[in-house]
Amino acid sequence: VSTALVSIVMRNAVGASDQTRERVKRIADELGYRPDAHATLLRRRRSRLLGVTFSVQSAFHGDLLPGIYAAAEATGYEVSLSGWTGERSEERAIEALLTFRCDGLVLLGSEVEEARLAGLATQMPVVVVGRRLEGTVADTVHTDDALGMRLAVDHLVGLGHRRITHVDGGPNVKSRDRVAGYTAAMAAHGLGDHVEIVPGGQTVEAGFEAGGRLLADPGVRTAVIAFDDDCAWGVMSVLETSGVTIPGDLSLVGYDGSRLSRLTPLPGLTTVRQDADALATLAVRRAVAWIEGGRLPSHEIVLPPSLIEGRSTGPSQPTAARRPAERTAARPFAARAAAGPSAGHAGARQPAEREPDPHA
Amino acid sequence: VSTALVSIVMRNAVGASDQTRERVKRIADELGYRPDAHATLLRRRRSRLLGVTFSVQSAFHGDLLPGIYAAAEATGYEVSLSGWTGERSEERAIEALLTFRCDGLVLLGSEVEEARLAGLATQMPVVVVGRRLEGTVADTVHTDDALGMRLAVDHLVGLGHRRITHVDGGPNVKSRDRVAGYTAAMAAHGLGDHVEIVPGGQTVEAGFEAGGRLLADPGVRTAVIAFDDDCAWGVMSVLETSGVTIPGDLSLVGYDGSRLSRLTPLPGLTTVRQDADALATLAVRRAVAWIEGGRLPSHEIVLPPSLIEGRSTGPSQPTAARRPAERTAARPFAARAAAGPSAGHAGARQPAEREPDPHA
DNA sequence: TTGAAAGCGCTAACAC
DNA sequence: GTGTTAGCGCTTTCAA
Repeated sequence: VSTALVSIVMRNAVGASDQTRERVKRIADELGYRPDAHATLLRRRRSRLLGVTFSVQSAFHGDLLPGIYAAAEATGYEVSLSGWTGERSEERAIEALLTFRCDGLVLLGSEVEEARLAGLATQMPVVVVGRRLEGTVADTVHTDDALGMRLAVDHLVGLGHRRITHVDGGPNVKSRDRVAGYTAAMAAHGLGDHVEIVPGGQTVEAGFEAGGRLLADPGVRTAVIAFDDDCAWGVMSVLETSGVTIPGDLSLVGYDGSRLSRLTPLPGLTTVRQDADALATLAVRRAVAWIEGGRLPSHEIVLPPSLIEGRSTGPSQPTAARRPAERTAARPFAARAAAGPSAGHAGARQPAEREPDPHA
Repeated sequence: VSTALVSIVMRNAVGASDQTRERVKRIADELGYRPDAHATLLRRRRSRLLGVTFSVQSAFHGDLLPGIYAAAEATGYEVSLSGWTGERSEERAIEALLTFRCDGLVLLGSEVEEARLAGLATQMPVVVVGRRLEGTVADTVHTDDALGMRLAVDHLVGLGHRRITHVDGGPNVKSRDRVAGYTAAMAAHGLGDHVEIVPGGQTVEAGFEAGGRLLADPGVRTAVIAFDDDCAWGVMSVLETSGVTIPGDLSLVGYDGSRLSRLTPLPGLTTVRQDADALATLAVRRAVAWIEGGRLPSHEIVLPPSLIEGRSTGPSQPTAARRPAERTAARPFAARAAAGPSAGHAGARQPAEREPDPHA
């Protein structure tokens, strides 16, 4: 029995009788034989390998990966994961993938410069997830951040808020987009004069610092929209620790709708949700289509976000907040939520998704 | 200039003059040449590749990965990541790694049977992280769960609690160990009669269900130790949503001390912390040592956990809890914490780590 | 210090 | 339906 025949059998390719097929498989099993992926990948023209970079700390990327794996399997591709951390840069994660001769790259939440993306895209298909690109150097699948911020602002305005501050995500494209969306949405409500942007970031730690800035200049704001859920958590924790109650004294909105924020009623953050499964699936399909049939004419897929109402936002009621005995905030965090939506909860709200009943 | 010489230069091996070394590197850069990892790995006897499996959804695994990458780099190994999800089984993640001819395997939070581990270990070094093994089929690096549960029980007993319930982690070794640790710690305090174990799990969803069970039979318990942080969050959310205040009506302790629970004062979960960096570093060092010098005589490394006091635990005061006007729980979740430790906070507590001051 | 040549385990083209 | 052969891009002797 020749190696070529074994190869045919192991790949389930045509050209072997059912009889030998069975025999080869049986013997391979006995011997614990397993094809060497490196040899296979070295020999094959196409590696059928999809390189995927992600941030190991990001809850949202954790939400994306199941969809990535599922979509890759559905299209017959293997996934080669490369994570970036505080110490291991995204560039390093990408380099590692390049040496593995992936057929294409899917970069989750990439912060790499477009010039670099352009360079990569000359070598192989590149799809960025969760970020808009200025040019068309690579494909991108992301959420409509202008709409997302619009949903957040609409929600707050519907609750009676006018002094709405935005804690941004630092100096990068994604943050700039959300800042622009926030500014536009404020202007649309005639609140252009109340626009206030406080430097933030994309981590809980950055949220801590931003919370400190908010405390240092309390101002007249009644609501805050944070860059993302992590940042919102940091802000929330600093404020509540300092006696500012949420949503009693201040309403707070996050962004991402990561699994944790969706599933955990306790933080119950009101957040702009991105559809992780859809983003992941579309990104993989895009990459595979580009690999197999060349690049498609459209280079951008934009998905609509949705607002998830949590318990971190409530009606703007500066007067009530002065009467400790009755103020909403005088009740425990979660108990407030159990009481259901308060009065004044009828603004320009979007149909929001509901958390599943844990007892259902 | 021959391929052999290029190989020498690219690997920084000895046997080339500084002059050609520089020249080759320059030209390689110009051409964008990059050695093919598959060809390299195919040819080399040792792949210097460490296969690592992890659960993409686990916050704790996200905490382990930076340490894995750092330790691998320090020892000159590449990391090949393979994630498991709800749809992609751990076995499948392992299979993928096997085809890549890794020199060794590091399995984070593995739930694979020991028989399977034994099979793997005959082929290559295998180190399991975060789980005790019955036998010595593979090496393991994990936290002392008996001590961890002991810390949790001691902490609660020190606060005056006696009716302490444990929500377990489902039918697996890790859960059984913690149940045993809990039972032993209770017995050590003469509270053997108050042992109560409620079925739980290792996800927020499982915590939801366990919370429902606790509500269905409120009993006389004043404290709960959950299997892990995720489970604790689920329990906490269901209870607080139903009007049970934490820690006013019930104290709650988690397990893992994942980054999120450490950094976010808001959930402020009291938890048994595992040292993620140490676990990761030791696991990689172990695997590398085994790969390069054969298996070491000791097969188990056990690290001590530490208790992190959050705001989900407080003194047992059933009387105070009946007076809504003054009860601790009548103040917002985080505001309680800002007031500092309450009276009665002087039990058999361990020296606990402190959260860093976000304003520092 | 450099080059020639063999071969890692596989796939693909071809001959039988 | 099966075996033979060449070669993927590299590392590794071994000679020059």
